[in-house]
Amino acid sequence: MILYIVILKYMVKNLGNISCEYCKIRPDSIFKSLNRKESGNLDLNKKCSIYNRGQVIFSEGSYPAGLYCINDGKIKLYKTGTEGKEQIVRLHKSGDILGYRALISGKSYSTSATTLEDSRICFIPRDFIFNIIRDNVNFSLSIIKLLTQDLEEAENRLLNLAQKPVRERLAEAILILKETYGTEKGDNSPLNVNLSREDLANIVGTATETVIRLLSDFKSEKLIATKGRKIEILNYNLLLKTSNIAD
Amino acid sequence: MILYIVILKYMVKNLGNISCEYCKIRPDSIFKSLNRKESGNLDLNKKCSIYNRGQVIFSEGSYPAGLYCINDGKIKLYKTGTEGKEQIVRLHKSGDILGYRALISGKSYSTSATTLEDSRICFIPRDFIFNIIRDNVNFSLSIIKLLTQDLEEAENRLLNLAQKPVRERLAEAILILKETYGTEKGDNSPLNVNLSREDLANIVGTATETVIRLLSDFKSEKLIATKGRKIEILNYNLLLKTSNIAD
DNA sequence: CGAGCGATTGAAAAGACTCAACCACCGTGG
DNA sequence: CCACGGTGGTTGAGTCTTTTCAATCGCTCG
Repeated sequence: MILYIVILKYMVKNLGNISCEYCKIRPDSIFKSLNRKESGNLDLNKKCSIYNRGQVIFSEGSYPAGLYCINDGKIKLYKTGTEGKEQIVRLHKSGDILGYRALISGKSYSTSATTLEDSRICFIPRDFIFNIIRDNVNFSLSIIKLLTQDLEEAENRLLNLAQKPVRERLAEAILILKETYGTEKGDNSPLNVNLSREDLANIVGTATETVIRLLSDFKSEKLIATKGRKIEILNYNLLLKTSNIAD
Repeated sequence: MILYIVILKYMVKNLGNISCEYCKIRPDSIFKSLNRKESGNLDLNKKCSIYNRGQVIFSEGSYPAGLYCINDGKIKLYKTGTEGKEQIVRLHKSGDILGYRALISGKSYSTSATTLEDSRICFIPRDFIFNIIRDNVNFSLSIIKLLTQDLEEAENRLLNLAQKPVRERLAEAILILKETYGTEKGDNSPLNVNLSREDLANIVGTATETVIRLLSDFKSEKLIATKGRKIEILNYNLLLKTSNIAD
Protein backbone atom coordinates (compact mmCIF):
# COMPACT_ATOMS: atom_id res chain seq x y z
CA MET A 1 0.00 0.00 0.00
CA ILE A 2 2.75 2.42 0.98
CA LEU A 3 4.66 1.44 -2.13
CA TYR A 4 1.60 2.22 -4.15
CA ILE A 5 1.37 5.71 -2.70
CA VAL A 6 5.04 6.32 -3.37
CA ILE A 7 4.60 5.27 -6.98
CA LEU A 8 1.52 7.42 -7.33
CA LYS A 9 3.40 10.42 -5.97
CA TYR A 10 6.22 9.75 -8.37
CA MET A 11 3.78 9.59 -11.24
CA VAL A 12 2.15 12.83 -10.23
CA LYS A 13 5.53 14.46 -10.17
CA ASN A 14 6.25 13.35 -13.67
CA LEU A 15 2.86 14.20 -14.97
CA GLY A 16 3.72 17.68 -13.76
CA ASN A 17 6.36 17.90 -16.45
CA ILE A 18 4.37 19.90 -18.93
CA SER A 19 5.70 21.45 -22.08
CA CYS A 20 7.11 24.94 -21.75
CA GLU A 21 6.16 25.70 -25.33
CA TYR A 22 2.51 25.39 -24.42
CA CYS A 23 2.74 26.27 -20.75
CA LYS A 24 -0.18 28.45 -19.74
CA ILE A 25 2.09 30.87 -17.94
CA ARG A 26 4.55 31.19 -20.80
CA PRO A 27 3.20 34.50 -22.12
CA ASP A 28 3.82 36.08 -18.70
CA SER A 29 7.15 34.47 -17.99
CA ILE A 30 10.70 35.48 -18.77
CA PHE A 31 10.91 32.43 -21.02
CA LYS A 32 8.66 33.94 -23.61
CA SER A 33 11.69 35.23 -25.54
CA LEU A 34 12.97 31.69 -26.05
CA ASN A 35 12.69 30.34 -29.58
CA ARG A 36 11.25 26.93 -30.36
CA LYS A 37 14.56 25.15 -30.14
CA GLU A 38 15.55 26.75 -26.84
CA SER A 39 12.11 26.09 -25.48
CA GLY A 40 12.30 22.43 -26.45
CA ASN A 41 15.69 22.25 -24.85
CA LEU A 42 14.25 23.73 -21.71
CA ASP A 43 11.65 20.97 -21.64
CA LEU A 44 14.38 18.36 -21.68
CA ASN A 45 16.31 20.02 -18.90
CA LYS A 46 13.67 21.10 -16.47
CA LYS A 47 12.10 19.04 -13.76
CA CYS A 48 8.67 19.85 -12.39
CA SER A 49 7.49 18.91 -8.92
CA ILE A 50 4.47 19.23 -6.74
CA TYR A 51 5.12 20.96 -3.44
CA ASN A 52 2.65 20.68 -0.63
CA ARG A 53 1.54 23.71 1.28
CA GLY A 54 4.15 24.79 3.79
CA GLN A 55 7.02 23.03 2.07
CA VAL A 56 10.32 24.83 1.90
CA ILE A 57 11.66 25.29 -1.64
CA PHE A 58 14.99 26.72 -0.62
CA SER A 59 16.53 28.20 2.50
CA GLU A 60 18.53 31.29 3.27
CA GLY A 61 22.21 30.51 3.23
CA SER A 62 22.15 27.50 0.91
CA TYR A 63 23.49 27.64 -2.61
CA PRO A 64 21.35 27.62 -5.74
CA ALA A 65 21.73 24.91 -8.35
CA GLY A 66 19.27 26.48 -10.72
CA LEU A 67 16.11 28.47 -10.65
CA TYR A 68 12.47 27.77 -9.99
CA CYS A 69 9.53 28.64 -12.16
CA ILE A 70 6.10 28.63 -10.56
CA ASN A 71 3.63 26.93 -12.85
CA ASP A 72 0.87 27.07 -10.31
CA GLY A 73 0.88 28.15 -6.71
CA LYS A 74 1.63 30.83 -4.17
CA ILE A 75 4.94 31.33 -2.46
CA LYS A 76 6.28 33.54 0.28
CA LEU A 77 9.85 34.76 0.10
CA TYR A 78 11.19 35.78 3.48
CA LYS A 79 14.21 36.52 5.57
CA THR A 80 14.64 35.40 9.14
CA GLY A 81 15.63 38.05 11.69
CA THR A 82 17.93 37.71 14.65
CA GLU A 83 15.08 36.74 16.97
CA GLY A 84 13.88 34.10 14.55
CA LYS A 85 10.96 36.19 13.36
CA GLU A 86 10.26 36.08 9.63
CA GLN A 87 10.02 39.14 7.44
CA ILE A 88 8.22 38.43 4.21
CA VAL A 89 10.10 40.19 1.46
CA ARG A 90 7.86 39.38 -1.46
CA LEU A 91 4.96 37.18 -2.50
CA HIS A 92 5.02 35.16 -5.69
CA LYS A 93 2.45 33.55 -7.88
CA SER A 94 2.06 31.52 -11.06
CA GLY A 95 4.43 32.67 -13.77
CA ASP A 96 7.03 34.10 -11.41
CA ILE A 97 10.52 32.76 -11.17
CA LEU A 98 12.34 32.30 -7.91
CA GLY A 99 15.92 32.28 -6.81
CA TYR A 100 17.36 34.09 -9.78
CA ARG A 101 19.09 36.74 -7.69
CA ALA A 102 21.25 34.21 -5.87
CA LEU A 103 21.81 32.14 -9.01
CA ILE A 104 23.02 35.07 -11.05
CA SER A 105 25.11 36.71 -8.40
CA GLY A 106 26.67 33.33 -7.63
CA LYS A 107 25.98 33.73 -3.95
CA SER A 108 23.93 31.86 -1.41
CA TYR A 109 20.23 32.51 -1.07
CA SER A 110 19.55 35.60 1.00
CA THR A 111 15.93 34.60 1.44
CA SER A 112 13.94 31.44 2.02
CA ALA A 113 10.97 30.33 -0.03
CA THR A 114 7.98 28.38 1.25
CA THR A 115 4.72 27.48 -0.44
CA LEU A 116 1.53 29.06 0.88
CA GLU A 117 -0.54 26.38 -0.82
CA ASP A 118 0.04 23.25 -2.89
CA SER A 119 2.07 24.32 -5.90
CA ARG A 120 3.57 23.01 -9.08
CA ILE A 121 7.09 24.31 -9.50
CA CYS A 122 9.63 23.58 -12.21
CA PHE A 123 13.34 23.52 -11.59
CA ILE A 124 15.75 24.63 -14.31
CA PRO A 125 19.41 23.80 -13.81
CA ARG A 126 22.06 26.44 -13.55
CA ASP A 127 24.00 25.70 -16.72
CA PHE A 128 20.95 25.93 -18.91
CA ILE A 129 20.14 29.38 -17.58
CA PHE A 130 23.64 30.67 -18.05
CA ASN A 131 23.69 29.38 -21.60
CA ILE A 132 20.54 31.27 -22.38
CA ILE A 133 21.87 34.44 -20.80
CA ARG A 134 24.91 34.17 -23.03
CA ASP A 135 23.01 33.39 -26.21
CA ASN A 136 19.82 35.35 -25.88
CA VAL A 137 20.11 39.06 -25.21
CA ASN A 138 16.40 39.42 -24.72
CA PHE A 139 16.50 36.92 -21.92
CA SER A 140 19.08 38.88 -19.99
CA LEU A 141 17.08 42.02 -20.61
CA SER A 142 14.10 40.23 -19.08
CA ILE A 143 16.20 39.42 -16.06
CA ILE A 144 17.25 43.04 -15.78
CA LYS A 145 13.66 44.09 -15.98
CA LEU A 146 12.68 41.71 -13.20
CA LEU A 147 15.46 42.98 -11.04
CA THR A 148 14.54 46.61 -11.57
CA GLN A 149 10.94 45.85 -10.66
CA ASP A 150 11.92 44.00 -7.53
CA LEU A 151 14.31 46.76 -6.57
CA GLU A 152 11.75 49.47 -7.04
CA GLU A 153 9.23 47.53 -5.00
CA ALA A 154 11.75 46.90 -2.25
CA GLU A 155 12.60 50.58 -2.06
CA ASN A 156 8.97 51.51 -1.82
CA ARG A 157 8.50 49.11 1.03
CA LEU A 158 11.57 50.57 2.68
CA LEU A 159 9.90 53.95 2.67
CA ASN A 160 6.68 52.54 4.02
CA LEU A 161 8.31 50.62 6.82
CA ALA A 162 10.30 53.66 7.82
CA GLN A 163 7.54 56.21 7.73
CA LYS A 164 4.06 54.78 7.79
CA PRO A 165 2.22 53.55 10.87
CA VAL A 166 1.20 49.91 11.09
CA ARG A 167 -2.42 50.70 10.41
CA GLU A 168 -1.63 52.19 7.02
CA ARG A 169 0.78 49.43 6.16
CA LEU A 170 -1.77 46.76 6.95
CA ALA A 171 -4.37 48.46 4.79
CA GLU A 172 -1.88 48.65 1.97
CA ALA A 173 -0.90 45.01 2.44
CA ILE A 174 -4.50 43.93 2.01
CA LEU A 175 -4.74 45.97 -1.19
CA ILE A 176 -1.52 44.43 -2.47
CA LEU A 177 -2.85 40.95 -1.70
CA LYS A 178 -5.80 41.73 -3.89
CA GLU A 179 -3.52 43.00 -6.66
CA THR A 180 -1.33 39.95 -6.45
CA TYR A 181 -3.74 37.11 -5.96
CA GLY A 182 -7.10 38.57 -6.85
CA THR A 183 -10.39 37.46 -5.37
CA GLU A 184 -11.99 34.06 -5.30
CA LYS A 185 -15.01 34.61 -7.50
CA GLY A 186 -15.67 38.20 -8.43
CA ASP A 187 -15.42 41.63 -7.01
CA ASN A 188 -17.53 40.84 -3.97
CA SER A 189 -15.72 37.80 -2.74
CA PRO A 190 -12.80 37.07 -0.45
CA LEU A 191 -9.18 37.44 -1.45
CA ASN A 192 -7.83 34.38 -3.14
CA VAL A 193 -5.14 33.61 -0.60
CA ASN A 194 -4.87 31.97 2.79
CA LEU A 195 -2.45 33.65 5.13
CA SER A 196 -2.13 33.09 8.84
CA ARG A 197 -2.30 36.18 11.00
CA GLU A 198 1.36 35.62 11.66
CA ASP A 199 2.21 35.67 7.94
CA LEU A 200 0.22 38.85 7.60
CA ALA A 201 2.18 40.36 10.47
CA ASN A 202 5.39 39.28 8.80
CA ILE A 203 4.43 41.08 5.63
CA VAL A 204 3.46 44.26 7.41
CA GLY A 205 6.38 44.11 9.80
CA THR A 206 4.56 44.07 13.11
CA ALA A 207 3.40 41.77 15.90
CA THR A 208 0.70 39.20 15.29
CA GLU A 209 -1.50 40.67 18.02
CA THR A 210 -1.33 44.08 16.39
CA VAL A 211 -2.55 42.64 13.11
CA ILE A 212 -5.44 40.96 14.87
CA ARG A 213 -6.46 44.15 16.64
CA LEU A 214 -6.22 46.27 13.51
CA LEU A 215 -8.15 43.73 11.47
CA SER A 216 -10.93 43.87 13.98
CA ASP A 217 -10.81 47.68 13.81
CA PHE A 218 -11.15 47.43 10.05
CA LYS A 219 -14.07 45.11 10.53
CA SER A 220 -15.89 47.47 12.84
CA GLU A 221 -15.24 50.24 10.33
CA LYS A 222 -16.81 48.03 7.66
CA LEU A 223 -13.67 48.15 5.53
CA ILE A 224 -13.35 44.39 5.41
CA ALA A 225 -15.04 41.21 6.53
CA THR A 226 -13.23 38.11 7.66
CA LYS A 227 -14.16 34.50 7.98
CA GLY A 228 -11.32 32.46 9.35
CA ARG A 229 -8.38 33.32 7.17
CA LYS A 230 -10.54 34.63 4.38
CA ILE A 231 -10.50 38.39 4.02
CA GLU A 232 -13.02 40.23 1.92
CA ILE A 233 -12.70 43.87 1.00
CA LEU A 234 -16.01 45.61 1.64
CA ASN A 235 -15.08 49.24 1.03
CA TYR A 236 -12.23 49.49 -1.40
CA ASN A 237 -12.08 53.28 -1.54
CA LEU A 238 -12.03 53.75 2.18
CA LEU A 239 -9.40 51.06 2.54
CA LEU A 240 -7.33 52.88 -0.07
CA LYS A 241 -7.70 56.06 1.91
CA THR A 242 -6.76 54.26 5.10
CA SER A 243 -3.61 52.99 3.45
CA ASN A 244 -2.62 56.59 2.67
CA ILE A 245 -0.89 55.67 -0.56
CA ALA A 246 0.72 58.60 -2.35
CA ASP A 247 -1.40 60.18 -5.13
CA MET B 1 33.57 90.53 -12.69
CA ILE B 2 30.41 88.45 -12.71
CA LEU B 3 31.13 87.51 -16.28
CA TYR B 4 34.56 86.41 -15.20
CA ILE B 5 33.11 84.11 -12.57
CA VAL B 6 30.69 82.62 -15.03
CA ILE B 7 33.50 81.94 -17.45
CA LEU B 8 35.62 80.44 -14.71
CA LYS B 9 32.81 78.16 -13.70
CA TYR B 10 32.33 77.12 -17.29
CA MET B 11 36.02 76.37 -17.57
CA VAL B 12 36.01 74.33 -14.42
CA LYS B 13 33.15 72.33 -15.77
CA ASN B 14 35.03 71.55 -18.92
CA LEU B 15 38.26 70.85 -17.16
CA GLY B 16 36.25 68.25 -15.30
CA ASN B 17 35.95 66.30 -18.54
CA ILE B 18 38.66 63.80 -17.82
CA SER B 19 39.43 60.74 -19.89
CA CYS B 20 37.51 57.61 -18.98
CA GLU B 21 40.36 55.46 -20.19
CA TYR B 22 42.55 56.82 -17.43
CA CYS B 23 39.88 57.73 -14.93
CA LYS B 24 40.99 56.84 -11.42
CA ILE B 25 37.71 55.18 -10.66
CA ARG B 26 37.65 53.11 -13.84
CA PRO B 27 38.88 49.89 -12.24
CA ASP B 28 35.94 49.98 -9.83
CA SER B 29 33.31 51.10 -12.28
CA ILE B 30 30.99 49.21 -14.57
CA PHE B 31 32.85 50.76 -17.50
CA LYS B 32 35.90 48.64 -16.94
CA SER B 33 34.64 46.08 -19.44
CA LEU B 34 34.68 48.67 -22.23
CA ASN B 35 37.39 48.26 -24.84
CA ARG B 36 39.59 51.13 -25.98
CA LYS B 37 37.32 52.16 -28.81
CA GLU B 38 34.18 52.12 -26.67
CA SER B 39 35.98 53.98 -23.94
CA GLY B 40 37.16 56.68 -26.34
CA ASN B 41 33.65 56.94 -27.64
CA LEU B 42 32.41 57.36 -24.09
CA ASP B 43 34.83 60.28 -23.67
CA LEU B 44 33.32 62.00 -26.65
CA ASN B 45 29.78 61.50 -25.42
CA LYS B 46 29.99 62.17 -21.74
CA LYS B 47 29.83 65.51 -20.05
CA CYS B 48 31.33 66.09 -16.63
CA SER B 49 30.15 68.74 -14.21
CA ILE B 50 30.94 70.03 -10.79
CA TYR B 51 28.02 69.95 -8.39
CA ASN B 52 28.09 71.98 -5.22
CA ARG B 53 27.10 70.40 -1.96
CA GLY B 54 23.36 70.17 -1.60
CA GLN B 55 22.66 70.37 -5.31
CA VAL B 56 19.99 68.10 -6.72
CA ILE B 57 21.18 65.81 -9.51
CA PHE B 58 17.79 64.44 -10.39
CA SER B 59 14.37 64.30 -8.80
CA GLU B 60 11.80 61.63 -8.17
CA GLY B 61 9.23 61.59 -10.95
CA SER B 62 11.34 63.14 -13.71
CA TYR B 63 12.57 61.13 -16.65
CA PRO B 64 16.18 60.08 -17.17
CA ALA B 65 18.09 61.15 -20.26
CA GLY B 66 21.15 59.14 -19.38
CA LEU B 67 23.08 58.04 -16.38
CA TYR B 68 25.47 59.64 -13.95
CA CYS B 69 28.90 58.42 -12.98
CA ILE B 70 30.42 59.80 -9.80
CA ASN B 71 34.04 60.66 -10.38
CA ASP B 72 34.44 62.23 -6.99
CA GLY B 73 31.91 62.99 -4.31
CA LYS B 74 29.21 61.70 -2.01
CA ILE B 75 25.56 61.43 -2.89
CA LYS B 76 22.38 60.56 -1.06
CA LEU B 77 19.63 58.75 -2.90
CA TYR B 78 16.26 59.19 -1.26
CA LYS B 79 12.53 58.97 -1.59
CA THR B 80 10.11 61.50 -0.23
CA GLY B 81 7.25 60.20 1.90
CA THR B 82 3.68 61.43 2.04
CA GLU B 83 4.48 63.89 4.83
CA GLY B 84 7.43 65.28 2.92
CA LYS B 85 9.96 63.46 5.04
CA GLU B 86 12.91 61.96 3.19
CA GLN B 87 13.92 58.35 3.45
CA ILE B 88 17.48 57.78 2.34
CA VAL B 89 17.55 54.63 0.28
CA ARG B 90 21.25 54.39 -0.42
CA LEU B 91 24.47 56.35 -0.20
CA HIS B 92 26.84 56.60 -3.12
CA LYS B 93 30.48 57.45 -3.52
CA SER B 94 33.20 57.82 -6.15
CA GLY B 95 32.97 55.13 -8.79
CA ASP B 96 29.26 54.51 -8.37
CA ILE B 97 26.76 55.13 -11.09
CA LEU B 98 23.39 56.70 -10.49
CA GLY B 99 20.05 56.57 -12.14
CA TYR B 100 20.55 53.35 -14.03
CA ARG B 101 17.43 51.71 -12.65
CA ALA B 102 15.14 54.34 -14.10
CA LEU B 103 17.11 54.56 -17.35
CA ILE B 104 16.99 50.85 -18.01
CA SER B 105 13.43 50.29 -16.99
CA GLY B 106 12.41 53.29 -19.09
CA LYS B 107 10.45 54.76 -16.24
CA SER B 108 10.70 57.95 -14.24
CA TYR B 109 13.11 58.22 -11.34
CA SER B 110 11.70 56.62 -8.23
CA THR B 111 14.28 58.38 -6.08
CA SER B 112 15.97 61.75 -5.93
CA ALA B 113 19.72 62.30 -5.75
CA THR B 114 21.47 65.15 -3.97
CA THR B 115 25.15 65.74 -3.29
CA LEU B 116 26.37 65.58 0.29
CA GLU B 117 29.49 67.50 -0.65
CA ASP B 118 30.98 69.15 -3.72
CA SER B 119 31.21 66.43 -6.37
CA ARG B 120 32.40 65.84 -9.89
CA ILE B 121 29.82 63.86 -11.79
CA CYS B 122 29.81 62.76 -15.41
CA PHE B 123 26.66 62.41 -17.46
CA ILE B 124 26.42 59.73 -20.13
CA PRO B 125 23.54 60.00 -22.57
CA ARG B 126 20.92 57.35 -22.92
CA ASP B 127 21.63 56.16 -26.43
CA PHE B 128 25.25 55.53 -25.69
CA ILE B 129 24.37 53.30 -22.76
CA PHE B 130 21.82 51.31 -24.72
CA ASN B 131 24.31 50.78 -27.50
CA ILE B 132 26.80 49.35 -25.06
CA ILE B 133 24.20 47.12 -23.50
CA ARG B 134 23.41 45.75 -26.93
CA ASP B 135 27.02 45.30 -28.02
CA ASN B 136 28.81 44.32 -24.86
CA VAL B 137 27.47 41.36 -22.92
CA ASN B 138 29.86 41.97 -20.06
CA PHE B 139 28.45 45.41 -19.58
CA SER B 140 24.94 44.14 -19.14
CA LEU B 141 26.24 41.50 -16.77
CA SER B 142 27.81 44.31 -14.76
CA ILE B 143 24.45 46.02 -14.65
CA ILE B 144 22.83 42.82 -13.49
CA LYS B 145 25.43 42.48 -10.79
CA LEU B 146 24.81 46.03 -9.58
CA LEU B 147 21.10 45.40 -9.47
CA THR B 148 21.48 42.19 -7.50
CA GLN B 149 23.69 43.94 -4.98
CA ASP B 150 21.28 46.81 -4.57
CA LEU B 151 18.38 44.42 -4.25
CA GLU B 152 20.08 42.34 -1.62
CA GLU B 153 20.98 45.43 0.34
CA ALA B 154 17.46 46.79 0.09
CA GLU B 155 16.02 43.52 1.36
CA ASN B 156 18.39 43.51 4.30
CA ARG B 157 17.34 47.01 5.20
CA LEU B 158 13.72 45.92 4.88
CA LEU B 159 14.32 43.32 7.54
CA ASN B 160 16.10 45.77 9.80
CA LEU B 161 13.44 48.42 9.53
CA ALA B 162 10.74 45.89 10.25
CA GLN B 163 12.37 44.15 13.16
CA LYS B 164 15.16 46.08 14.78
CA PRO B 165 14.77 48.93 17.26
CA VAL B 166 16.07 52.37 16.36
CA ARG B 167 19.04 52.05 18.67
CA GLU B 168 20.36 49.03 16.79
CA ARG B 169 19.66 50.56 13.42
CA LEU B 170 21.53 53.71 14.31
CA ALA B 171 24.54 51.72 15.48
CA GLU B 172 24.48 49.78 12.24
CA ALA B 173 24.14 52.96 10.21
CA ILE B 174 27.29 54.36 11.77
CA LEU B 175 29.14 51.16 10.94
CA ILE B 176 27.88 51.29 7.38
CA LEU B 177 29.02 54.90 7.07
CA LYS B 178 32.47 53.75 8.02
CA GLU B 179 32.34 50.94 5.47
CA THR B 180 31.16 53.28 2.76
CA TYR B 181 33.16 56.41 3.28
CA GLY B 182 35.95 55.35 5.62
CA THR B 183 37.64 57.60 8.12
CA GLU B 184 39.43 60.89 7.60
CA LYS B 185 42.97 59.91 8.48
CA GLY B 186 43.38 56.51 10.01
CA ASP B 187 41.60 54.15 12.31
CA ASN B 188 41.37 56.63 15.15
CA SER B 189 39.80 59.51 13.31
CA PRO B 190 36.30 60.67 12.47
CA LEU B 191 34.20 59.21 9.70
CA ASN B 192 34.89 60.84 6.37
CA VAL B 193 31.40 62.17 5.81
CA ASN B 194 29.33 65.14 6.94
CA LEU B 195 25.72 64.32 7.57
CA SER B 196 23.17 66.45 9.33
CA ARG B 197 21.32 64.83 12.19
CA GLU B 198 18.30 64.96 9.95
CA ASP B 199 20.06 63.02 7.19
CA LEU B 200 21.15 60.49 9.75
CA ALA B 201 17.56 60.16 10.92
CA ASN B 202 16.46 59.71 7.33
CA ILE B 203 18.89 56.86 6.87
CA VAL B 204 17.83 55.11 10.04
CA GLY B 205 14.16 55.80 9.54
CA THR B 206 13.36 57.74 12.69
CA ALA B 207 12.88 61.26 14.04
CA THR B 208 15.78 63.70 14.23
CA GLU B 209 15.36 64.10 17.99
CA THR B 210 15.60 60.37 18.48
CA VAL B 211 18.90 60.28 16.62
CA ILE B 212 20.25 63.10 18.77
CA ARG B 213 19.24 61.38 21.97
CA LEU B 214 20.68 58.04 20.95
CA LEU B 215 23.91 59.61 19.76
CA SER B 216 24.34 61.18 23.15
CA ASP B 217 23.61 57.81 24.73
CA PHE B 218 26.35 56.32 22.58
CA LYS B 219 28.63 59.10 23.67
CA SER B 220 28.06 58.47 27.35
CA GLU B 221 28.65 54.78 26.70
CA LYS B 222 31.97 55.72 25.07
CA LEU B 223 30.99 54.04 21.81
CA ILE B 224 31.54 57.17 19.78
CA ALA B 225 32.68 60.76 20.07
CA THR B 226 31.20 63.64 18.13
CA LYS B 227 32.38 67.10 17.27
CA GLY B 228 29.81 68.98 15.30
CA ARG B 229 28.86 66.65 12.48
CA LYS B 230 31.99 64.62 12.81
CA ILE B 231 31.48 61.19 14.30
CA GLU B 232 34.36 59.07 15.51
CA ILE B 233 34.01 55.45 16.44
CA LEU B 234 35.71 54.85 19.78
CA ASN B 235 34.72 51.27 20.49
CA TYR B 236 34.12 49.37 17.29
CA ASN B 237 33.39 46.01 18.87
CA LEU B 238 30.87 47.34 21.31
CA LEU B 239 29.21 49.34 18.56
CA LEU B 240 29.02 46.19 16.50
CA LYS B 241 27.43 44.42 19.43
CA THR B 242 25.00 47.28 19.91
CA SER B 243 23.98 47.04 16.27
CA ASN B 244 23.04 43.39 16.84
CA ILE B 245 24.03 42.34 13.34
CA ALA B 246 23.47 38.66 12.61
CA ASP B 247 26.52 36.42 13.01
C1' DC C 1 -11.10 13.34 25.59
C1' DG C 2 -6.77 15.82 25.77
C1' DA C 3 -2.95 17.96 23.36
C1' DG C 4 -1.61 21.50 20.53
C1' DC C 5 -1.84 25.22 17.48
C1' DG C 6 -3.59 29.48 15.87
C1' DA C 7 -6.60 33.29 17.00
C1' DT C 8 -8.14 36.57 20.29
C1' DT C 9 -8.35 39.64 24.25
C1' DG C 10 -6.58 42.32 28.17
C1' DA C 11 -3.35 44.92 30.78
C1' DA C 12 0.90 46.92 31.43
C1' DA C 13 5.14 48.72 29.76
C1' DA C 14 8.29 50.39 26.54
C1' DG C 15 9.73 52.72 22.66
C1' DA C 16 9.45 56.38 19.78
C1' DC C 17 7.19 60.60 18.23
C1' DT C 18 5.45 65.26 18.61
C1' DC C 19 5.51 69.70 20.20
C1' DA C 20 7.69 73.40 22.18
C1' DA C 21 11.27 75.84 23.97
C1' DC C 22 15.97 76.96 23.98
C1' DC C 23 20.72 77.12 22.55
C1' DA C 24 24.79 77.77 19.49
C1' DC C 25 26.65 79.18 15.56
C1' DC C 26 27.13 81.95 11.47
C1' DG C 27 26.69 85.35 8.15
C1' DT C 28 24.42 89.78 7.19
C1' DG C 29 23.52 94.40 7.42
C1' DG C 30 23.19 98.46 9.99
C1' DC D 1 31.41 96.17 16.00
C1' DC D 2 27.23 94.38 17.38
C1' DA D 3 22.31 93.36 16.94
C1' DC D 4 19.60 90.42 14.08
C1' DG D 5 17.63 86.54 11.95
C1' DG D 6 18.00 82.04 10.34
C1' DT D 7 19.37 77.35 10.54
C1' DG D 8 20.53 73.25 12.74
C1' DG D 9 21.27 71.05 17.13
C1' DT D 10 19.64 69.93 21.82
C1' DT D 11 16.62 69.12 25.69
C1' DG D 12 12.27 68.28 28.19
C1' DA D 13 7.59 66.75 28.82
C1' DG D 14 3.73 64.54 27.50
C1' DT D 15 1.37 61.38 24.48
C1' DC D 16 0.41 57.74 21.55
C1' DT D 17 1.44 53.70 19.12
C1' DT D 18 2.99 49.40 19.39
C1' DT D 19 4.97 45.62 21.82
C1' DT D 20 5.13 42.21 25.31
C1' DC D 21 3.39 38.97 28.33
C1' DA D 22 -0.24 36.26 29.98
C1' DA D 23 -4.48 34.16 29.78
C1' DT D 24 -8.35 32.32 27.29
C1' DC D 25 -10.81 30.37 23.48
C1' DG D 26 -11.92 27.42 19.58
C1' DC D 27 -10.87 24.04 16.61
C1' DT D 28 -8.64 19.89 14.76
C1' DC D 29 -6.46 15.66 15.14
C1' DG D 30 -4.95 11.54 17.11
